[in-house]
Amino acid sequence: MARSAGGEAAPQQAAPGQKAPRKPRADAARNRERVLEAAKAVFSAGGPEASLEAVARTAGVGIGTLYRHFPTREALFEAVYRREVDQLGDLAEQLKDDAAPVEALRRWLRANVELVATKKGMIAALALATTGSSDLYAHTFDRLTKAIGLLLGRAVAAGEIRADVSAEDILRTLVGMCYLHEQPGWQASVVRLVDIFVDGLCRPALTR
Amino acid sequence: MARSAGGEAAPQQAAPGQKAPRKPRADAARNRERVLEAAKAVFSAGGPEASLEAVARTAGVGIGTLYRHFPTREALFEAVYRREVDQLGDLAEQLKDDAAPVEALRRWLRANVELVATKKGMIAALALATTGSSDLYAHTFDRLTKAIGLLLGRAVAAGEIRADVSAEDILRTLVGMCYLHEQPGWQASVVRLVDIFVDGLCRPALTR
DNA sequence: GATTATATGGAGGATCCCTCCGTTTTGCAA
DNA sequence: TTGCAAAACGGAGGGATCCTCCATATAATC
Repeated sequence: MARSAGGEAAPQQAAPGQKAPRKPRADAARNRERVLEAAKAVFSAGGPEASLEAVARTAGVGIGTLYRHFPTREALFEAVYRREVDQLGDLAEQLKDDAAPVEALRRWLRANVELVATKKGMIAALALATTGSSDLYAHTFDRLTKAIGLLLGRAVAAGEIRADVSAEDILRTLVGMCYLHEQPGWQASVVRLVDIFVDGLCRPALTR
Repeated sequence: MARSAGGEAAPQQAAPGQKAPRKPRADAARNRERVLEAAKAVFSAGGPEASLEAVARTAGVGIGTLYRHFPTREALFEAVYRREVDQLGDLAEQLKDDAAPVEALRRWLRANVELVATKKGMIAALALATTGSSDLYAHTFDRLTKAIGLLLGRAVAAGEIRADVSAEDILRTLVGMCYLHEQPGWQASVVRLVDIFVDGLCRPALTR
């Protein structure tokens, strides 16, 4: 399977027990990154059935290299998807410090909508990816829930948003809203819905 | 596999202006039906990437025949999907006369869950199909909404179900519930949710 | 039965999938 | 720096799939 070859600055763990593994090669990491970038572009444009050879070509890498890093098409999907999700997580981290609480949440939600919009072709691919691997699904759910929780908690703590909504509720709402991403004009509609939803969050719970 | 030959009685419209079009050939209709049946089976088992040549083989038909009836993979998906949706519509029609109002609705909803379960492989294919064609989506939404409306209206009229829920609400709920069809044990969970939901429908609206 | 529009099936060129292996690059030690 | 071996690279190639094209077969009509 796809070993997580440390893309980030290699932590350089010294395996205490046995052998000292050689430091991972630089070109390997570089090429892995290139393939991921190319895959994102190619799948976005051509949908999930796009040719893997086209991906390798775009990445400027031999087909063999692609297959060594990602033994199956699904593995490649999964890696691209994980990356995308992680970036959303990072964005939350960033917005937490940058913007006013409610505004931060609003922006993050909009970024999600945008992602669905730009990566039209990817979406179908992702559907396939999540169908295959359920810990990918778990990871996604976890990461996004935490991202929302981060922004939501801050806004609640600041008293700017009602307290009776969970991060899961918001995630589900978002996913549900985007589920209709086939019909024309959906994006404007969803952005509007998101805004309304955020506005609604700002009011205290109605009497019930 | 002896298919009952004449599906619908051919309407035989006489084009008034120009030429009298010849009656469509019987083998064409028969083969088309065979291919659809085979496609359902093959895609269910092998997912959306299954070989079209395998479909043709299963149908006992040449590959050329398959391509004439369905010029693209998507066209085939779409046809299979439409058929499935129409069958759900027909089921509603049937349940309307057969069972007690609430029970009829409950059964129809469960049939939906079952369809998602059995046709696991198909689901991904359908995601692709709906992504491609938006009038397919419209047709689906329309047909299913009407099916629910049929069963719902009867139950409401009989005073067995609260009146402040729309068919769209129910469809959305159902879709949302099935959206999680990746994790293990989802089906039991969704069936339970559906039952609870139907139970809930039977109570009058809570004070608000 | 003859005619003809229509449907059929499968050969075949192009493409894609994925494995295998000889060559090249990189990290490490001397 | 130089040398060496582990690790990564690239792409050839066998097999499978896609989809077109057309000679042949067949149903509908005369």
